[in-house]
Amino acid sequence: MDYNFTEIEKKWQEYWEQNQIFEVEIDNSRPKYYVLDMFPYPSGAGLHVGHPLGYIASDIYSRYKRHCGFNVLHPMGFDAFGLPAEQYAIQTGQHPAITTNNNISRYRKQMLKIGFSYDWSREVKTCDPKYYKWTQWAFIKMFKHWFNNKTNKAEPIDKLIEIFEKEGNLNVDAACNKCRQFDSRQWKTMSEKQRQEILLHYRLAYQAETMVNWCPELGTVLANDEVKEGVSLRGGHPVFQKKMKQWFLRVTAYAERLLDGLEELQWSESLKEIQRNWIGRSEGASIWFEIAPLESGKQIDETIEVFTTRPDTIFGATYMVLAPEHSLVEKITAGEYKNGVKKYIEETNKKTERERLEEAGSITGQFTGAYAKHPFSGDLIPIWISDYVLSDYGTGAIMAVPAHDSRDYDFAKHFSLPITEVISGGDISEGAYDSLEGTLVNSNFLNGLKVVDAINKVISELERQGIGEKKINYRIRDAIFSRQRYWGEPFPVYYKNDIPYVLEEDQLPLVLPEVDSYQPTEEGEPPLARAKNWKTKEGYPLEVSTMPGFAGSSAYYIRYMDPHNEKELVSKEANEYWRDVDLYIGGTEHATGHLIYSRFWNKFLYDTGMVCREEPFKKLVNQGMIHGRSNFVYRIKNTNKFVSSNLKDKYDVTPIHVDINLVHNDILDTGAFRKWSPEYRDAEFILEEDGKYHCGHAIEKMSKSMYNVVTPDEIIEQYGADTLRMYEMFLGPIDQSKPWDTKGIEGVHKFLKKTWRLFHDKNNKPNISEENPTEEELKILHTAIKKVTEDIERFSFNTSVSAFMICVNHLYSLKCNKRKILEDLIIILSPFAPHISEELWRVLGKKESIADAPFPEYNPSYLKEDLKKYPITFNGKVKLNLELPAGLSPGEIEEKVINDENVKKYLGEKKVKKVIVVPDKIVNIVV
RNA sequence: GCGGAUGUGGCGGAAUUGGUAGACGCGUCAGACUUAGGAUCUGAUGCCUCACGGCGUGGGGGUUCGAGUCCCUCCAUCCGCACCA
Repeated sequence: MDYNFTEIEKKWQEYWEQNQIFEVEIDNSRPKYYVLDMFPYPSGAGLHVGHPLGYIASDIYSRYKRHCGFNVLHPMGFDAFGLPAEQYAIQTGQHPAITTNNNISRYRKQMLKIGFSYDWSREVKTCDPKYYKWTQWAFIKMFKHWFNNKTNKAEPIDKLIEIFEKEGNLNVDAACNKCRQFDSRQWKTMSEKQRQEILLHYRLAYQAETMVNWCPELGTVLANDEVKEGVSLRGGHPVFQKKMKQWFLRVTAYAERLLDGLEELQWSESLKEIQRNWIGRSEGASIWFEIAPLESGKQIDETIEVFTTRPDTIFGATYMVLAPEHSLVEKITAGEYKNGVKKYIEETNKKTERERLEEAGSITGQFTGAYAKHPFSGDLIPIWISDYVLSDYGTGAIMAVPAHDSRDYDFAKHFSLPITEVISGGDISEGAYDSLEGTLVNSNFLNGLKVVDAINKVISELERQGIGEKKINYRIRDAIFSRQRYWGEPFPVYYKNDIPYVLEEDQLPLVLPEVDSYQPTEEGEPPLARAKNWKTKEGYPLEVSTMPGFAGSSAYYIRYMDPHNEKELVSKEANEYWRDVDLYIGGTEHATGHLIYSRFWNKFLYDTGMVCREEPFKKLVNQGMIHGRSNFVYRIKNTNKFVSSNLKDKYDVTPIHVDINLVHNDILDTGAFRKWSPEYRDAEFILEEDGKYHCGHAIEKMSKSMYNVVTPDEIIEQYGADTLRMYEMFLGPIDQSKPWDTKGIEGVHKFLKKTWRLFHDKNNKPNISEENPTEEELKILHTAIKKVTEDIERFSFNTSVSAFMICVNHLYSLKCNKRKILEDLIIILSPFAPHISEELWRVLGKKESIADAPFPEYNPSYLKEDLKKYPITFNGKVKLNLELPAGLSPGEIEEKVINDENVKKYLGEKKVKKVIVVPDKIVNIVV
């Protein structure tokens, strides 16, 4: 074999490692560039060919930036805590650390073989106590901070205590849980426990009892982004709403900043849109409804707060609805309705999230027997409960305006509640009219106003009377931060008097203890409750929940800057040098989870002065998925006969996935198929005219069960890592999903072989000419330099691969082996195919790694042409081509074209109406 | 329902700003060299048509000398959100 990729790749991978070529240090003489991959969760199945797509792209970009003189930080690590390893531990009893470490070493081995330019000395593992020390540390910091809405940032809780001591919380505007008001005198008379309870309402990491997503199957609560369509993202288990005490991160405090911060980021519009949706900002008003004296005559002095985006329709509010979980429900329910309400709440609680979603649209509800007072008219409006009002959006209560909201309309029709039109323009006998077009009617002081004006007027009136205010509401919820699981970071929290306190920083890391089983205890406590001596030195019990998966991944990009620092998360020096991630590559699946949490986490660290950039990821590229290409055989039902794809319609068949390794170009190796599984040993085949069995195919997810998994390892063995890298890029645009089809790989492999042959003679001996290149050769080279440079800059790696092919094909046909051409060629190729480039670099006699060779700049003067080929079109249709000298004026071109013999021939009798000349491009003759 | 993306040969895709649609590669066909080919090399290859020529970028309409690219409209697929008040 001429091009012995196996030997070459091994050689240079060892060279890079031994010479620490890709280990980087702070170097103030060079500009930094930080390229980051979303670090993987190492699953048991290993990497398939789809996983490294983004890593290859980022590696190309990293190597390119390095050629351009940047000091490139390009690290890799592992998101190592998580459910799969723990589920496996529950099944087998094997400690999840063992599974995880095995998987990590397999992943690392697979990645090393692809030849990435990672600085492995900076590798982090989230399950390593040296690493999670800083996750726990950040939690403590959040616990010790609150969010001041006035300054719009996090501030130390000590400052808040000072304020409380001086003036209570009367003037404090904080992002906090509902909290009663108190003055300094009251604060001073409070017990330690009472004070701590109040402070918990303000902390950025806080504990609270609210409705959470409870997944019994996994035995844990889940964050909103871990639940999709009412089932857990991992495993697809049903999820219930349950009231529980849990840890939260006050992400909502940063809602506005998370939204505003998106503007400046170079992320795809769709990703930003997903985040905007998730944050879900809506403008409207808060309105406080008084509760009318109950039937019993009892007066409840609490008000029902509702949020509405349409305060203009307030005179159309004919009833109110509370979420069944609303805290006032019990208090206001009148005696005769108590049973009905109780029953309704029980039924709601029984439903899983999924059932609730599925039943959306079916109308259920229950009257409480209580009435609220309309804030302007004073009319009594009945208060209902219904699960169409969600407890965790807005205030969990609405004013229902059936005439102008379709859900309220349906509800009102169903329960025969009054419908009052307040915006003209619709027909409320037909349905709700929710348009913003129209004029206010039946609305007292709003009559005659347009909707927008009415909104403004009613808000100022609400504020004037002190019964409501302008309000911006967010859909985003605080992140549930505790999991009733074993394999995660322990909370640095202990309990005294049932009040949580955090450990001192010098007691970190709080190491995950050993347990005898990974199951919950018999009392339903999390696995950590099994740990012996799980308490502080003083004997206080430690928290038994652990942190969720996103905890460890929220600041890992910061840790890479200074991964071995035992004193700080990151030194000031390292942080100020590396600053932020310039390029972040990963999948869209993290759009609402990781990418929101890390932005939140980073903003918090920014507020406290611990990092210097407010947004962590300047530019983000989402790589598309690579799907598998499956093959099918068609078994005739109830037989062991298999019919070829094109004949299958004549029979009643069952398609069966067949291992793609038994199939070449969709032709089944029938012998191998018989050996594949005993049940097919006696299989018979109905072949096509060509005597072959043709398989069907489909593009599907790559998965073991579909027998369509292709691993990087098998590709590397057969073609080498450089071929794998180039082929992955060649498949198509990085951000699009595309199918993997191994058979196409020959093209890029041939290209690399051809490149090799440019440098070698027939006997595979290096053969480089010192002659000066011709103009033609320079033009070929510089066309490629220009194209590849531009393509890399805009992440169009597929087109740069074809540029290389064109260039090498050209040079090959000219038998060009001139040093002055090949040197530059091999540098621009090296980010894509680093091993062969490093090898051919030595063939050119170089002693140092190609990784530091300066990237060649293209010289426009080599691209100039003396003759330009002009397509001549008639009414826009190309009829012929003319070669004209470059640099002619449009007038001269027109003259030459009109007088050209061939053009005249085409014209014949037709008259020329107009000639359009686009210099260097085209000539259009209008006839 | 709302929001976003995508739609180009048999296949993956190219055409960066309105200027020769189908680059590059796979596959297919033909040929060369071969004992052989799932090796290598050369050539052809959008569709219809014997040809002249015509038709072609999801469908329909428009702007323009000229549209894959811009505008309107419809359709399909994928993704995100969804009883969000």
